[in-house]
Amino acid sequence: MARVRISDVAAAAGVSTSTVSLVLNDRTGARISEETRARVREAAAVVGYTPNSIARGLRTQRTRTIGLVSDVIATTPFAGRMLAGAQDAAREHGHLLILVNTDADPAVERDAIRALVDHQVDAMIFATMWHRVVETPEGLPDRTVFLDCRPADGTRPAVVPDEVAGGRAAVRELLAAGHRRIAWLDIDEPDPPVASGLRHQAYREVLAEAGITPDPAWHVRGDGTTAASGRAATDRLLDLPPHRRPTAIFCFNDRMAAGAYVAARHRGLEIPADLSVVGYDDQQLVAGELDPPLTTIALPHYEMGRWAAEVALGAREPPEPDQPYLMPCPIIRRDSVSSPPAAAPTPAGGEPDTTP
Amino acid sequence: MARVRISDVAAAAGVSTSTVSLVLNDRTGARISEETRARVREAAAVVGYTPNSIARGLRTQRTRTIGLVSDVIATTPFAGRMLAGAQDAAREHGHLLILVNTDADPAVERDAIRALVDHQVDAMIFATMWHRVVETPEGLPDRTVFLDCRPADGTRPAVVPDEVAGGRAAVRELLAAGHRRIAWLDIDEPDPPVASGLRHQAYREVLAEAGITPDPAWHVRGDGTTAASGRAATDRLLDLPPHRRPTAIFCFNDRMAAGAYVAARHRGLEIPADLSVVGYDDQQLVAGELDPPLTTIALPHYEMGRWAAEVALGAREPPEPDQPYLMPCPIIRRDSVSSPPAAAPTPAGGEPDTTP
DNA sequence: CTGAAAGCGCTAACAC
DNA sequence: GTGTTAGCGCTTTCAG
Repeated sequence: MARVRISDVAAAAGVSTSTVSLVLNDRTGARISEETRARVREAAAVVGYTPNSIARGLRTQRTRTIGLVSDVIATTPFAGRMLAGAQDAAREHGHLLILVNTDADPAVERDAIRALVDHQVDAMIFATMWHRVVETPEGLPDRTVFLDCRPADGTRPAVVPDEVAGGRAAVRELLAAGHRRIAWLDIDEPDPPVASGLRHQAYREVLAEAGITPDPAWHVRGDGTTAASGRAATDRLLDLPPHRRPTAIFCFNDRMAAGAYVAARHRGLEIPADLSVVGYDDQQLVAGELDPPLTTIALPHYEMGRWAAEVALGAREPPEPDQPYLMPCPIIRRDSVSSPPAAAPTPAGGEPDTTP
Repeated sequence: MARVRISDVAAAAGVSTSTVSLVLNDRTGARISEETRARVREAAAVVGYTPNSIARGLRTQRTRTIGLVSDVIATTPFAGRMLAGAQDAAREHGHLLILVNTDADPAVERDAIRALVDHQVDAMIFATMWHRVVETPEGLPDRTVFLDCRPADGTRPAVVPDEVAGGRAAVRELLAAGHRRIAWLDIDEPDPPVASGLRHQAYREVLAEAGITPDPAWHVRGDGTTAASGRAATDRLLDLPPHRRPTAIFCFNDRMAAGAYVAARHRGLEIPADLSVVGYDDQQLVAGELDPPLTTIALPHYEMGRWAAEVALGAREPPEPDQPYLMPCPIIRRDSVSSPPAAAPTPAGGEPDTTP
């Protein structure tokens, strides 16, 4: 059974193909009698006609597709949520999403961009798995938006998580619970992700606003990919003499927070009674399954994916052309934060102190 | 800067567009002199010509795209790996992957299939997130392959995990370590996934081959989505009187295995010394992070995605047309299996017993 | 109010 | 060996 073409509909309705096209595309301007309109629609339904997008695309120069090239689409659930957001928005606007993941191979990336351009995608999204600054690749069409990364030359719309606001919310949560000695369990990489610097900045700012000068020993690091590294770093924190030992830890990610749990448990410390912990990422499998469930900051991947697709399709204006849009990272309150233990009382009174 | 067309190359090389087409598509048959070939290629490179895929698609009726419709692409890392496999295979064959996820909404699914057909995809992959049997949706092209699901009317190629072989490997691992009292921590759902029945079958068969009749009390269930449910089910197992209490558990998934760890720990039981555990799924965040790391059976999502794309593109023959291809589930050996505790010795001798 | 005709950019018969 | 021509299926002036 061959595909049914517009000429089949025309024949069935006893009109020309142009009339069919006009009717089916609801072109006002061309006044077609209500009667023929009905006849055409009926005929189209009867023969089961749907337009060939390729032919239409060739004619109109719009394909109703949007290309998404990303470095690593697999492995992490985050990627999936960005995709889902972009894909949902695309669908709502009658567009299809063409996906390429490049494994960060520049040759593959170049080919992918070219293939997508050759396929006449109406817009493009350039995504990375981790928030970072990228060189703008060659050949990207004007209608490109950057997702979870920022082009070094800020010429195109971009959306990234608002790491600073997220970090502030995390530290404030701890402060509000009464903690004064708050550690920052950072990620340790030769080329630290931009999230690290931004969250650290948030940490320092919020503590400063509370009149706290953090003890340098409170800044520890783990490799970020294993809970074990978080455990080791936490051990270093808990080895501090009592008056310097933190009562709360803000962790770069949930996996290292899981390690903090292990370290605490091995010393007979209860979370949150003896040690409060806040993570980052809201990785369901980790944060939700920890005992007690982890309070953490969520990365807004779905929302960012949506935003990118909507901007790419012109359905939403990027607020500031040169600045990346900062998507809020909501705090997810669970059960890993409480007031500090009585054994390590906070200084009396509501006034900030300046103890290092 | 407008796109460069084939006529631009033709003009630059001083030949006709057909010659350019012939050369660039390496059409043998038409004998073009080596000299003009070189001139054409040179001209194409100079003006930076790449063919417009839409125009070519209209003419050739092949778009070099493959459509992938799936119920839930997001949330789980598994989905990502299927996608990655399909996408890698597509790319290797010069094809682009067009992705739609339907959230299992039949209306969306119908629209998606139609949109993909209208876009003239060369082939289609119909994927589900969990191994299941599906009604064949309307409108799927002949070149469709089912991924991680089996059409009720087995008319098209399909690939699913070899759950039975995976289950057998899991139980054999435990048997080989010397266990005789092996529990099956099943998933409890109104409409149990096909994996449940298949793995249970494997469990019974392997035990039967070893001459073991499982105690009905060894078959427990949890909701499958939380570690807590695994913990509760394991508690029921550990509450059994010593001579009936299992020394090993085969868990439907890694998350419930994590719950088994919790249950054991709360009774002061060491894993694997006091209780051996094998999971299923090889969910990195869970299996790899548990203490000790969990021995489990991996779901071959990447490989299945690859297989589906290769079959869809005709690059690989589906072995049996009416049977789904069973993709092996490799066992991932980590540290959660050892011989049973001396306190609960296995019956002496190598002979199987038949104690219920 | 509707139909005829042109053309999107390419490939593939068929001439020359 | 290479150029001419005719569409692929659709939309869109422009006539009538």
